[in-house]
Amino acid sequence: MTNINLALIALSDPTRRQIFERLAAGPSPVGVLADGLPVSRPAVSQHLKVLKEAGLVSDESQGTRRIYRIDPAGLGAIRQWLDRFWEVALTAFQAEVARDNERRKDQG
Amino acid sequence: MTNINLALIALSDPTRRQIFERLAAGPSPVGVLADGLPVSRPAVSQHLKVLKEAGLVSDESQGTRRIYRIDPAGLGAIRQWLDRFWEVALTAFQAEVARDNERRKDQG
DNA sequence: GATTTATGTTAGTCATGACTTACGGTAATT
DNA sequence: AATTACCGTAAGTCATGACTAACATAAATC
Repeated sequence: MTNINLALIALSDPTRRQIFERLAAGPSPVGVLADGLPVSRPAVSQHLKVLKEAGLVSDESQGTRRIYRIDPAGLGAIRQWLDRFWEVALTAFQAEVARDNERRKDQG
Repeated sequence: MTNINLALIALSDPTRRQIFERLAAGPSPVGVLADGLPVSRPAVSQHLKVLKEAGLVSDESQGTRRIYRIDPAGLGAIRQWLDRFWEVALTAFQAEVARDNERRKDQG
């Protein structure tokens, strides 16, 4: 299940977002991700766990290494949530403008 | 300045997201928002401050009351960031597939 | 002008989470 | 089979933040 709550929490951390952006450029094992990041390898592992539980990444065992890659489904879920939100906010804004015009018309 | 970092942090909190969704339905003063939420009014004020600094809402004084509404600019910034991200991840995925095909062709 | 209404701010508490070190487990290598 | 490479987990520390209660401020009302 792709939870919007978990996804937003996952992306709110800068380090985790950095990992996610790295994976956007292509799949990678944990150690490679840890090099080039200012945190330890276990920290990266913990971040990847959060990203995985949020449905944003998937993993695959490959010998001793574990390859992580972006899960498009999770990213798509956030986009969908955001789009629906955008639509609601826009229609509410338009309704508000219409109400405002009506009020001014009544007052002359 | 609409900072993606601040925006994502702002939306990662469930209570704050609830406030934001309420405002998506239309502008509202602080007290009205606080009723119908399980937290105190000062808590709502603090959340609104975070949302405002993230560029997600704007406020307007109206007598003793302060009306908050959604700032479309902030929401649009997140959408833009997400779309660009989506594009990068997709092209990287396609490139990976192409590399994989090439590898299989070489091996016969 | 005193009171009421509506809100922002401050101080303090408590829970959460990001991090490191140490350890355990599994697969490849020699 | 011993060693090495790679990774996840556990425990513990420390900073951050969400929350409440108390106080301060500004506008409307009486």
